[in-house]
Amino acid sequence: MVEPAPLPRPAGGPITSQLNRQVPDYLRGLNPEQKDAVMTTEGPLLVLAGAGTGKTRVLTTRIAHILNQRMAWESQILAVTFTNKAASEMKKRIHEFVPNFEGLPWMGTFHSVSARILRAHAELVDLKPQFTILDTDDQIRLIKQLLAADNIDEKRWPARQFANMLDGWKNRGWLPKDVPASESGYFANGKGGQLYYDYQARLKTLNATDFGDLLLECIRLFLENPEVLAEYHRKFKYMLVDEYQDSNTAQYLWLRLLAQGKPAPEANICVVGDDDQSIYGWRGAEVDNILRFEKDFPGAKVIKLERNYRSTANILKAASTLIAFNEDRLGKTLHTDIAEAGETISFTQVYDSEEEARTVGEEIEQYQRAGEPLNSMAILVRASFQMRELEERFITLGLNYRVVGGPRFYERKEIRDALAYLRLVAQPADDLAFERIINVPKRGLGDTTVKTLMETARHQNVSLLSATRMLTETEELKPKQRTTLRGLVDQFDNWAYRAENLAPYQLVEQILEESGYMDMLAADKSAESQGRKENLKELSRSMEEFESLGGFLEHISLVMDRDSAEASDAVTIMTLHSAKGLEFNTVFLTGWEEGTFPSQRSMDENGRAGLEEERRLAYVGITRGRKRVRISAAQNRRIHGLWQSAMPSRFVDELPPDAVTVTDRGSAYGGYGYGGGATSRFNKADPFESLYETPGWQRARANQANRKGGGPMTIEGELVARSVDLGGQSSGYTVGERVFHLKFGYGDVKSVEGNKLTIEFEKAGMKKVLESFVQKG
DNA sequence: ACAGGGGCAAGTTGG
DNA sequence: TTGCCCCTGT
Repeated sequence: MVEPAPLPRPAGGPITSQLNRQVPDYLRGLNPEQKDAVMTTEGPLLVLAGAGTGKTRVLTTRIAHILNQRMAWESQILAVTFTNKAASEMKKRIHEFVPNFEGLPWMGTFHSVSARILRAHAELVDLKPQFTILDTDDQIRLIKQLLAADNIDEKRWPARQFANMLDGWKNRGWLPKDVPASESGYFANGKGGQLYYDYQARLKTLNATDFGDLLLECIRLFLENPEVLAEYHRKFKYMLVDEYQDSNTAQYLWLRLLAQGKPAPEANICVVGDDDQSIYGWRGAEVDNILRFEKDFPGAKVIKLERNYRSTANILKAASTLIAFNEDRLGKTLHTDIAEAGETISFTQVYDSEEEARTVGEEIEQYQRAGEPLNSMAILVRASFQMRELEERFITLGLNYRVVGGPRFYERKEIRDALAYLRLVAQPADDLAFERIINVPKRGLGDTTVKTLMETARHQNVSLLSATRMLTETEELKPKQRTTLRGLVDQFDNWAYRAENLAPYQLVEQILEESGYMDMLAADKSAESQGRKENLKELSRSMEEFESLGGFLEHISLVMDRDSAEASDAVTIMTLHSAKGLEFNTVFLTGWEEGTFPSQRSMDENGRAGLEEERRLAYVGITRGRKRVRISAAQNRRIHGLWQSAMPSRFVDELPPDAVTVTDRGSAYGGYGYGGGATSRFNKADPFESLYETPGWQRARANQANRKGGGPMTIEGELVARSVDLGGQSSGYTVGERVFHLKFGYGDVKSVEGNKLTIEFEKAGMKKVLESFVQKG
């Protein structure tokens, strides 16, 4: 991973010695716009910072400046980010300016700051201060219970779907009463709205919130208790927000409430963002928030950072030309002071995704031989299913790689199990944790037993653990189960007792041992069990710095990320989304095919807005590269196990021809070259009306008309070879159907044998082809 | 109570 | 293709 240039340390040592200097050291090396953004501390400020323009540096310097000039105490600054990673990066970099800096108490994610505020005033929103924060997994299990209780068919109305809807509502700042029937009515034939009420009621019973509630309940707290809000108005003198383009409506409301302590022209709020890098619309982010900042805060100053310190002129030109195809943007143009244009961007079309993986692998090795570290190279894909082929190829090559964004540490089963034990010790009312571990490891307590426990809990209106305690005193359960439960309850009492004096990391080790969890892993012969044991050790190690169990659980529910700064030299494979904010010398952008990127689904669901978000994703991808960007498209790709062909992405056509070099490896197989040029720009008035109207398809048609017979005979061999792994697939085509083939053009199906079709093509004559190579005509 | 097989769907991700 | 969920058989 490439570290940004280190910030200059203040030469004068402690802050006091720097007071009253005219130009503090930390301002040196900033360009005029950056300096302006740092020094404009009073009033609302919008910093539009393009990719690679030193956004983080401006934010951190600004905070350092405020502290240095003693404009505010640390506790009077509120700095919010979206990710823990961004927050810790900011803390680290401020520390470089201010050696005796002890950490800003109010610097963190929206969610962690909200949680902190909520714990201080929990009783005002019907919670107890030690409330649990549920993650997505808990949330879904809770919803499943509600669906079951309401006799809603979970197949027809999946819990996950409701969770997504719920998330969307909460992102928009809607409490149960605010959800319009037109939104909620759809789910489970009109029961959606009521489910939201029931869900919230369950959360209160569990003394829990989900992530969305951290913000929503905070907003409710402020609205219903003006004196509490006023307290924070007095408290925060300066507010800063990073990645403002990613904010959703709830976050927006939260911010406005906090920022409006003073009349708008005096609110010291600084938001930093880039509308061109807004790629989380599907998650509820509203680009509109950044677009209307000047209206929200009349008199706001706007500073654009357009000087890019990262990429070559060719890369910037490509990115700028591409993003200019978007209509919804504030409009910035990146430029650089570097005179050299650098390498041109390369675009390569290959036969299929396997060849793409092969080519990328070869090129990486080539650069590696030329002395480039693997750490400086990355492959960015649109969707994670594209990673597998790359990984397989790299394993074959023995090429060291690392995948970013796989299942995260805390999402692993064994970690979640261990956490469930700890949660139950800390909060005996945590029924979700109880359900998770009651029979893990296996104790012979099955559905029947759990059902009895749940019934008792509901009737007596107590937690599952209390219900268990009660049932060990009665004859309701079979003796075997009763004994087991008695033992379990005793264990939990014991652990809770020990939790008072024992360090959390010791407690977790003892729990895992005494519960039989370690024995279970030891007995497990599968390849994974060793890794699970190591993960649990890692968990215990990460707990060493925590003195109380409560403190650790708070941390884990909000952070739950393992920052694994792996030291070894490896190529990074990750999605475009997770690459935002990073940079690499060499970037490979694979899978630039219509349907894959831009994603068909995105366009179908969100039309032009969807397409524009995809384009911003392309922009993010290109601007990750410092020296070299290599784009590729495969003519054929296996999607969900079926081979499908596709045209190169329309985004390829939107790159400036003079900054791009085209290498067409696909041509040997009858592919077509890169059309390029202004003539093949796609029709902006109607960009997603039909896939077949895109320039790629137009070119393909023109090409197949010129080419007639298609490629050399090797294709046939290739096709036959492929039919092996497709054998037995039943055909989706019928005799007489009209189809379109990438190389042979239009034709009619003459016969069908499994997945092989005999087609009479208009231009190419009779051919046998696999159905996966044709499209319905 | 629990293991194994069949059916079905499949996106990007943060807290 | 894989992975998850449900159902069935022991």
